[in-house]
Amino acid sequence: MNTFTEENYLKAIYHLGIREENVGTNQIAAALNTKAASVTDMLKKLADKELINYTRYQGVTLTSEGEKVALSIIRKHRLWEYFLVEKLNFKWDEVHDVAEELEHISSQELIDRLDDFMGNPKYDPHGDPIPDSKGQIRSHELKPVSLVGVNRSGVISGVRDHSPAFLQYLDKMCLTIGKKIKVEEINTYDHSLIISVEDKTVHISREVANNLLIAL
Amino acid sequence: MNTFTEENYLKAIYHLGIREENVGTNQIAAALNTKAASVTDMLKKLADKELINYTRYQGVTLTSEGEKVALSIIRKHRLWEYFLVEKLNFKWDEVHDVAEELEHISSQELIDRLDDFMGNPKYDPHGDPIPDSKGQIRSHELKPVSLVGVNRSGVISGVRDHSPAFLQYLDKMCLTIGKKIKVEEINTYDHSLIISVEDKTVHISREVANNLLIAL
DNA sequence: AAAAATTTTTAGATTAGTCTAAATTTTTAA
DNA sequence: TTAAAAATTTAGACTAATCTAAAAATTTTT
Repeated sequence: MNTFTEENYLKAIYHLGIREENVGTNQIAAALNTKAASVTDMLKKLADKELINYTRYQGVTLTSEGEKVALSIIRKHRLWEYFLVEKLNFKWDEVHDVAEELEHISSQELIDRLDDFMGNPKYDPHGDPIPDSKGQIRSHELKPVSLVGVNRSGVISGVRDHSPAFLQYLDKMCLTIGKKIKVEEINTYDHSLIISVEDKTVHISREVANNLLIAL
Repeated sequence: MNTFTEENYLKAIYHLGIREENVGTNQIAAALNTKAASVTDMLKKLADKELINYTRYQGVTLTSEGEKVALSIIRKHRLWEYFLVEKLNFKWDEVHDVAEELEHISSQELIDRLDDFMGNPKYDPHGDPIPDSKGQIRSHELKPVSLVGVNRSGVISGVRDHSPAFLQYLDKMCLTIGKKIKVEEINTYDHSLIISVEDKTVHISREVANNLLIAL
């Protein structure tokens, strides 16, 4: 088994690796709130365990074993988030920190039974896909609202920023997962948008539109 | 907050402290599968934090703060065991190790919501009382079957041995929590007993009778 | 109450994860 | 294509928790 800390490194490398091939030491340090020197030490350890491919100064990628571990942590994180929201009535902006702890509970049996108990959900409360027990993960073809044109509509299906501040803002604007929206107007000066949700019309900044994902 | 390890020490001291006033270093070492020298180091740390009363060579007791922490761990352990059995259909002999991990999840909010979700159970699957959110714990007036006389009857309400082997044996004999039993006969040679459960009659050893607790 | 046995503590190492500061390598830019 | 900047690694140290072996205190036995 891997330690709590090793699991966090693998998860961070997985998330950073989605956007670019080789992940750098400083990026990992920033993601984990630690220092580059500490990251280097851990990368050596993970490379010894054959969980990552690492050559000095060149950044890292996960091996398939490393990816398997990362996906199992992500599966646990997202299933626990679903549990917290759907069964214990937490709000979507309150679950992240608790799930960060729960994701390290090791029992595979536990997580599979939890999955069944909840009816095998496919997406977590933020719209992120939940890997299945074999580590298969659906790829989500979502677009930021900022990139769809005027008069196009779609269903809110995910967020890029998971911070409580952003999620609370979305709640206040009624921009929650599952809502159908339509882009009514795009301001050419500051790229802010006017969109309609149900029968309301709301004004959102470019930054918000960048972090709000819809399925067309 | 306290570390995972500190919490385990406090819990062990609490459990050992039920039977005798001052708990010794070796007893703690045995309970935690560690060495006496390691225990001494930790006792100094816990004493510095004012979680235990400790004088060299004299053993320890919990301070009221230490007891509060221990009871909160025990509350979490027992609520998670209840969840695993009642919601996820684990058997009573399968839940201990998973609960040992879950009990260290720190969120108070989580555990209180879990408690409400399950309808505020009073006893865990082994019949042990669950402390409430203020740390109040019911004291259980139970007797081992070995100490009740012939022809007395009562309801199985707890166990002294929580090992999977013992619990599986009880399952096989239908001696589970809530069953009403009656002591029919006591063998004066080896102190084994014949007891009736529902409409069956079963023969149990003195050792089993010692570890099976009933409410009269 | 002294000797023997047991329990507990101290001393000194070890491992995992972290840090700062200095050195090295790679990348960028003049 | 060399100098400057940025990224990364190494060196050396620290903390938490553990260990073994030896020393000290306590308890038991005679």
